[in-house]
Amino acid sequence: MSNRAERPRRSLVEYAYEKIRARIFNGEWKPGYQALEEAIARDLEVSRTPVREALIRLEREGLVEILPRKGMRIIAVSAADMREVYEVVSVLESEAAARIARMPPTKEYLRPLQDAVDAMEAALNKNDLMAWAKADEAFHVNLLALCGNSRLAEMGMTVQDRVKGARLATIYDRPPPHRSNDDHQALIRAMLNGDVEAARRIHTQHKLNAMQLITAILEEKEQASG
Amino acid sequence: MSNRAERPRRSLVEYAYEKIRARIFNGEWKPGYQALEEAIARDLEVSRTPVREALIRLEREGLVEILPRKGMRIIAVSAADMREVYEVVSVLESEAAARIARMPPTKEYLRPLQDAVDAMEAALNKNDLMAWAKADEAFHVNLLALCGNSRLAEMGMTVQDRVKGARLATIYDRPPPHRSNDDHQALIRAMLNGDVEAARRIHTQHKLNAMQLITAILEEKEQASG
DNA sequence: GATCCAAATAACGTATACATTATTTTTGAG
DNA sequence: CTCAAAAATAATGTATACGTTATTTGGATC
Repeated sequence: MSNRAERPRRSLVEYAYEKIRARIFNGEWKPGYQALEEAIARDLEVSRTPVREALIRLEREGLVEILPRKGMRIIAVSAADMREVYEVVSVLESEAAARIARMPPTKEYLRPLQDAVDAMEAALNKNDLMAWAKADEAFHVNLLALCGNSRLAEMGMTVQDRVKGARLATIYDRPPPHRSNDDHQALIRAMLNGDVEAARRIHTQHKLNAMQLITAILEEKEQASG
Repeated sequence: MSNRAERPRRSLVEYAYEKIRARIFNGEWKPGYQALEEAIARDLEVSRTPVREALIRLEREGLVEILPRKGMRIIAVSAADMREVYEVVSVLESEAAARIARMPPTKEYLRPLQDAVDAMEAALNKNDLMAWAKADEAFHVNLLALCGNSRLAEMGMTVQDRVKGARLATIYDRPPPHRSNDDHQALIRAMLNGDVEAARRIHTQHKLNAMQLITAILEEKEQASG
């Protein structure tokens, strides 16, 4: 009756990888959480081998660090780290936005983005911040997915993951993101109009605003805790 | 008297990782080259374990692919791939250039870049294309290293590696890169002047030119061979 | 009670053994 | 001779065993 029985064909490495990843993103393993390879292996009911291989992948994605003899630790994102990572996300996504504007796309092509914006709007009206965060992530993931450059998209998503945890952790400390949704709508309009520079500018500024909000909160928390 | 004796403290994973990486970049293992885990392990005189762990890292860097039951294969970069990857390199490095211009830096701070440009100039005068390529790489690596954002730098370097092989492979088919050196010099000037937009523009255009030259050659070769 | 050294422990890094499964080869019927 | 099915093979994916080494513990000395 173990959970592992539910997994039919995937390799145990994939299983371990996804399981650990899920624990990080659902908050079960918070930044700073530390565990030994063997403990994780027991926990997931596999041997150390697939756990190690999964951890190597996660380490290269910047989600965990491997400490010799101390096990693995979930990476904590400081305010300073956040600034760095956000700049990378920003430059990659802004390029994606510019690429899309350059097509330029049809309304239908941008449907996933408009859907995400509508979902955000609805979530805001219901004061459901978790639903908003989910839709916001969908917007930015789709922006990358639609940009037409698969390497850019993949890299952008990997970097997004690095700040996902911190974004979720600060969501209730931020003011309701009404302004943010105006940005999204303006970005869609710029892309539809084929205005490459406006698309790039709007998105860059949008990310900059988000970054400043979040790093301010992180800095406050850093002050408070030590 | 095995080579492994020369390696004092590093782990065997690191050893395998660097050895495989070196084989890729020195051309010993060309794109398309395929080898079984066990063959590599025998070759490097280690067991399969460290080889597997090294291959996982290399796979995530986009240098090799792991084919179930077929072993590992060195990734071949098509002209289309090259366009995608170059766009990512370009956007990351252009941001680095913009960041540096924003400081703005002293002449001394940009010394490594000026040195690289001088080395390229000297190499061109001696018609030593390999020396030129080395100095060119040093220029772009240093541009990232000096930008002040370590995540941006690290990511940029990883992506550079993906096209390094193809750049080396086409070096003798390209016209002597005199124009390229003018670009480098102009970029340094723009950064010293704190002209953020000029720095970004010059570098983006520089990369675009390089990309077009190289993809044209790759396309020719693709036509010729299949 | 503090400090230093040695022994014990624990965790990892690596090697090896084993189970699983895709592929290839062989065999036999038609 | 061709084709299909079964057996053999080969390579991987995973588990386990083992040696090394950092860390911890315990004890003796000051």
